[in-house]
Amino acid sequence: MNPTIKDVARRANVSIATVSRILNNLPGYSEETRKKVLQVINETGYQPNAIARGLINKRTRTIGVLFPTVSSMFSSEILDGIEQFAHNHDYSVIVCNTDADGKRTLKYLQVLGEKQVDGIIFSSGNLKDEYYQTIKSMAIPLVLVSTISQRFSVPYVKVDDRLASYQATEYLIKKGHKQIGMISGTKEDLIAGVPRVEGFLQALNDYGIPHRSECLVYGGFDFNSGCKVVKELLRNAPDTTAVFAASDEMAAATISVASKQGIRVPEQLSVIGYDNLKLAQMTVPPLTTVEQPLFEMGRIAAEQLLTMIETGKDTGSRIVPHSIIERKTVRSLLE
Amino acid sequence: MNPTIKDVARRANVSIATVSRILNNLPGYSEETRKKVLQVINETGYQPNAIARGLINKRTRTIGVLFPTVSSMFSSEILDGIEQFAHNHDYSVIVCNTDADGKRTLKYLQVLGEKQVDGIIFSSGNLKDEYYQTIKSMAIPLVLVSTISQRFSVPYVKVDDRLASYQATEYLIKKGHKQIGMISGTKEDLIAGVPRVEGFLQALNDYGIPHRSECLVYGGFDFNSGCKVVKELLRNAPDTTAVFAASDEMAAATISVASKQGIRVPEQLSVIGYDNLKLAQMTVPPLTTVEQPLFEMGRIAAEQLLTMIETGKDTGSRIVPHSIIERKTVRSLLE
DNA sequence: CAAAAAGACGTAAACGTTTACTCAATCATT
DNA sequence: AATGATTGAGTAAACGTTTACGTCTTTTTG
Repeated sequence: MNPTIKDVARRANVSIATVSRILNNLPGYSEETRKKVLQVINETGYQPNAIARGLINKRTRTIGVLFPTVSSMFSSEILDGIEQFAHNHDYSVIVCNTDADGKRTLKYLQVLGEKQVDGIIFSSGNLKDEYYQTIKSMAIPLVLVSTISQRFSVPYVKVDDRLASYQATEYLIKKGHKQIGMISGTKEDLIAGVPRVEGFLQALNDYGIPHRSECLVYGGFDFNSGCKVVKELLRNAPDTTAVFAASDEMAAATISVASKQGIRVPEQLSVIGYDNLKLAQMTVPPLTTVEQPLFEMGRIAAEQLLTMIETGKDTGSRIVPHSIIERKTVRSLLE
Repeated sequence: MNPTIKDVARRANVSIATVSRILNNLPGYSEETRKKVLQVINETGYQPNAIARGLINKRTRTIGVLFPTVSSMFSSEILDGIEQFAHNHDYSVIVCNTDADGKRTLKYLQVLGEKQVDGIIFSSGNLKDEYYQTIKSMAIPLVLVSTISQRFSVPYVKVDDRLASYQATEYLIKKGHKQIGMISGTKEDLIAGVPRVEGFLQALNDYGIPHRSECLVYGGFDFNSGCKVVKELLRNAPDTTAVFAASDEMAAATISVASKQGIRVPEQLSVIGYDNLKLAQMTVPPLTTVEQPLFEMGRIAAEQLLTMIETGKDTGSRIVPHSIIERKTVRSLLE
């Protein structure tokens, strides 16, 4: 058995209270006994038991993070940011892969509650009422990343999707494109789906470009669904000169499908993506895309959460800056 | 404050022992009181406190997982497998991003120890002596995934790298290639580096193909380092007709660099990767590669770990099957 | 019908900490 | 020299469970 504070106390001829004080460097002991105790700790390899600590402090220095799919490049970059910030502040993170499944999510929330996590980060999914209610009933601080809640006031950190999407479309327009298609994520996605479509439509409208319904197709956000959907677009609107994809995976799918159909990117078809995953550098040609600072978003979300935990104050939401990363998949049609 | 077992007991007019028995469905109460207690639990929304439980049971139902970089596609797929298995068996997983930094790793191990995790999975890195010793001193079950220990007997789950590499090279040879280059991971990597190089060399040797040192270059396993290193290869051995990359990212880098240099894949240059990440489907053309069943490896590692935790028995190591996924980046040179 | 066994609980200790309270000894202050 | 502060400790309760043990009641058994 690993030694406990009692063993240390006994071997150092002091009370456990004194050992505890030394461990937490509170006042109340002489330098001499401090030396002695530290020495015993070294000899025995004593490690405090965080579980016992947690029980009495009602703090576990552990947070929970929920993702629809941990293994996506998207999620894992956010996770990286969260984990790094958390670790630098002596917090651990429990990951939860919800599979966007309500039952599973609820189960996770219950477990996180039972394990007394100090806070929860909910990422890139729809925060359903029941999720919110159970988190609220457990009185655990919550921050959203890459999503928002329409019905509840929950701090979030994300990009302005509508604006980013507007600017991506505008970018295409300013390069002289007029036949612009969009392959969107899921139609029902009120957070990452709808606003991006709105931004797209708004830009077309503002620049007086008529919108044809066959130029807007809906899929998921992943590569395979991107393939399916871009084929549809190319079939129904073969005169498209540029496509705006709602994710880098879908953009990669566009490049892939185009290549298979003998369409050259960017000579015959321009492509702009969304996210700026590492993938965006790896495509041939490298992908022009809207950057979301995913790692940074994770960092900030963790930062927000920790200050909520430690001060009890909600520091509000954060819209983080996006930008367009110009690489090689968009061709200018001007002059 | 959330209700505790005491509150439930009081409101149900029973002792906390009875409530506990009902919660853990042990015998020792009538159906009637059971109903009553369950009802009170429902009314109050009582949740058992896993921390208090952990303190007395000396089990936290939490495991720790260490990765050099969580955000790589490689790690995140393994993590996915681990997490899924763990969750299905009511375990939580704490992720740790070591950055392949010794100090950080040691810190993580200490934290995991203090938090009393029931087991640790160490992934794709070098299990240094000091790591092993600290884990051992804490008496926590340990499983390695995608790595092994040369000095200690620690169960692992991985692919046979040497063989897989041999077969990848053989595959190229059987397609008629004779000028085969390899871009390897880090030279010092005794686990994922050296064996793959050995397999490569062995295959060349067995098929009587002379090896020239400029056909073997070393980098990291990532895309950027792949770019650097493949340029070197192409410069020093311009007659190369096929390259074997030690990772899919490096293979993607090869495709990318080749394209930039006007070299067509697979017409002028064949490439085979290693890992079969999702990335492998996304390249143009889609990448032929050696599959490692990463998700499955994670699953199995978690399974091993849980049985070690629950039975105390070491179930030994697992070599999981690899295979070659034929896509479009290797051309046959035979008539 | 008495004795034994089973059933239905309650009591209290234990898990490993933190911390409020206590107390004696030393020190500074008037 | 008496008083009050300060220092350096120890004692014990508390955190929320589980569980060994005890007790009382009811049922079974020979």
